[in-house]
Amino acid sequence: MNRLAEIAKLAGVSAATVSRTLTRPEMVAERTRRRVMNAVQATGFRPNELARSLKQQDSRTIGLVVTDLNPFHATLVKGVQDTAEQNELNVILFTSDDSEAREREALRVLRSHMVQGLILIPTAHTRQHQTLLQGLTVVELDRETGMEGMHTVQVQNRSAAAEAVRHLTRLGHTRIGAIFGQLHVSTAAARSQGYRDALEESGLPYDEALVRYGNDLEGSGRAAALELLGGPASGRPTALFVSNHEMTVGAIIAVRALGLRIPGDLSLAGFDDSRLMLLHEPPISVVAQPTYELGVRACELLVQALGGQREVQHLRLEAPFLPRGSTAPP
Amino acid sequence: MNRLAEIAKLAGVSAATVSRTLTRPEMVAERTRRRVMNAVQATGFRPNELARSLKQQDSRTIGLVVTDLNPFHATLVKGVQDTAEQNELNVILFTSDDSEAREREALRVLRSHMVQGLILIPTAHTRQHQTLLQGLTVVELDRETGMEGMHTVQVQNRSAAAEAVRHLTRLGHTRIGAIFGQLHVSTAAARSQGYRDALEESGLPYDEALVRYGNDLEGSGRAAALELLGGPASGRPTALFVSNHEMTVGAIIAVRALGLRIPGDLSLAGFDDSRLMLLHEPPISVVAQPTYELGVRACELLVQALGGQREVQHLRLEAPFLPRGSTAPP
DNA sequence: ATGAAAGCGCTAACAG
DNA sequence: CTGTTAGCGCTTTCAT
Repeated sequence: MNRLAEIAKLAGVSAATVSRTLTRPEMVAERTRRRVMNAVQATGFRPNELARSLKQQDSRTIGLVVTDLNPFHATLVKGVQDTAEQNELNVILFTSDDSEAREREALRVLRSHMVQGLILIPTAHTRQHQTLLQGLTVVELDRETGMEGMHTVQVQNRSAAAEAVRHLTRLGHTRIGAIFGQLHVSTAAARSQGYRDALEESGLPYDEALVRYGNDLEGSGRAAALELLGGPASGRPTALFVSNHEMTVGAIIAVRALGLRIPGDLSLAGFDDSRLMLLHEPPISVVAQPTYELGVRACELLVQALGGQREVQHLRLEAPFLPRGSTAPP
Repeated sequence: MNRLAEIAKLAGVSAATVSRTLTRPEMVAERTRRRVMNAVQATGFRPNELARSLKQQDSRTIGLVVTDLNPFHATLVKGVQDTAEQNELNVILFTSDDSEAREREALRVLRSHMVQGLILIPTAHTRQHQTLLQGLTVVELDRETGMEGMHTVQVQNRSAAAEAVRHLTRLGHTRIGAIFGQLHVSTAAARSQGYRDALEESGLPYDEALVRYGNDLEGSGRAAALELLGGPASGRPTALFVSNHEMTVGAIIAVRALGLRIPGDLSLAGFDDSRLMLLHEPPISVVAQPTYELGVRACELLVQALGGQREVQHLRLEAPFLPRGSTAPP
C-alpha cells in the first residue's frame, strides 16, 4: 500500500481525497479536510516529490548552474536560494567551471530531474548545448549568449566599466592597463568596450600592449598583471583596470610580488565588491555589482516565466563605481 | 508511449531490454546491446531519474546542508561536489542559516526527494529533527551533535585552538581575549576548551571578562571585539583569538574602527584561512582548516557508507596553525 | 537472453 | 464533494 493510501485509510477516505486536501484544499469539504489533516499531522506525512513530479511532468525544482563558487557566486546563489525558498522551489546547484563537459552533464542531470526552469551563467559552450535546453525556461545570469528566447539578468557592463576607466582618466592617467576575461564571454566583451569608450572620450589611444585576457580565475589575473607591470617604470601603466573579482585578487597579489605600491606606483580599479576589496590597505576602488539582487531578480524572473508570463525579459541593473583609496593621480 | 518504449521500438526490442542495456549491460546479448545503444545515441536519450528513483526507492542524489555560504563553506561545497561528481551523485544544496525552521524544511525536502545520504553541518536544532533523519545515512561535517549512528568529519578543534593560543602565550601575552561561537555548538565548545588548555599550561588564569560568544557571523565578531577592546589600554587584552572565519573578519573591522594597530596594539589570531587573511596587512595568523579536503572526505565517507560499509566512522583531520605578521610580542 | 506485466507514490479525469 | 481508475517512466520479478 502506498503512503498516500495509508493516510487515506487512517482518515477513512480515498487516496485521491488526501491528495486533494494537500494540493487544493478548497475542493474538499471542511469536515473531511480536518480528518485528513489530522492524519497527516499525526504521521508527519509529506508527499513524495518524485512521484508528484513524475505524474505532473514537472518538478518544483529549478536548476542553478554557476561557473565557479567564488564570493561573487556565493552571493548570487544566496539571492537565488532565498527567492526560490519564498516560492517553494528547490534548487539544484551545479558548478560548471566553464567546462563544456561539466556544463553538458549539469544540463543532462537537470533535465532528467524534470526541472522546468533553469538559471544559468552561460559559458562559451552553451550554444552547443542548445538541444539540451529545448523546452526549458532559462534565465541567463551575469552573462548572455544572445540565443533566442532566453531571459537575461545582468548589469550595465559596458557603462560600468567605462565609468571606472573614466575615473582613472580624470585622475590624469594616460597609460591605463586592463585585464579582461575571454572576449567571447559577453561580460568581457562589454567591459572591454567600456574601456575603449572611456579612452576615446579623453582622446587616449587604444594600445593593445596594455591589454591582457585571462580566464576569470585568480591565477590568470596574477599572470596578466605580472606581464603588464613587470617592465621598467618608464613604460609601465600607471593605472590598471581589472574586470572581475578573482582576477583583481590576482592582480593584487602580483602587485605585491613586484613590490609596487598602491596607489603610489599604480592605481588599481577592480570589479565586484567584497570584504577583501574593502579591507585591503588601501581599500580597492571597484565596480560594485548588486550581486545578491542579481540572484533575486533572476529567480523572480524565472518564477514569473514559469507562471505563464510569455514575454522574454531582459533585465539590466546598474553597477555603480565606488572610488576608494586604491586610485589616485599618477 | 513512454520514452523507454520509444527507444525500444526503434531498436526493435522491449522496454525491459533497453532498461537492462542501460543499467546492467552484461545481461544483454552483444548484438542486442549494440542495437539498443545505437538507438540511445541517435536520440540522445537519458533515462528519467525521477522514475528510476521512484521505482528503486532510492535516488542517486545526496543532500548537503550548510549553515551559511561564506568562503569557508564555499570551499567545503566544492570538495563535496567534486567528489560527488566522481561518484555520479547529484547534490542538492541547502543553506540552513543555523535556523531551526530552515533546517527542518531542508531535511523534509531532501526526504521527499528520496535522498538516501546526507552531508550536514548540524545546528543546535538538529537533535530535534531526529525523526526526519530516521533511516538516512548522514555524515556530520565540521561540527558534531553526538547523536548516535552519525558519521563525523571534522578537525582537531581543541588542539588546534590550543596551538593558536599557545603561540600567543609563548610570545609573552598574558591578557588574551577570545571570541567563540555559541557553546552548544561542538566546534565552539572544543575550541574554547583548547583556549583553556593553553592558558592552563602557562599558568594563566581563565578570566571570563576576556571572553565573548557570538553567532559565527561577521557582525557578532565585530560587536564582541568592540566590547573586549573598547576599554582603556591598561585593562585591554594584548592579544585576541577568534574562533571562526566570519567573526575574525568582524574583529578586524572592529580593530580598524577603534584605530588600534596590528600587531602593535593587538596581536590577532583567527580561524580558517582565506585570501582575505593572507592579503591583509599584516597577514593574519590563523588556524587553517583543510577545508576542501573536509568536503572531499565527508563525501567519500558517505559514498562508502551508502555502499554498504556499516561501521560508523569518525574522521578527524589536523588543522595547522599558521603564524603570520598579525601576532607579535606585546 | 528476452518479453510481459506489475508497481513505485502520486494526480487528474471521469463518474457518481 | 468524493471515489474509481488510469498512468507518469522506469525497473524487476517471473515466465518463456
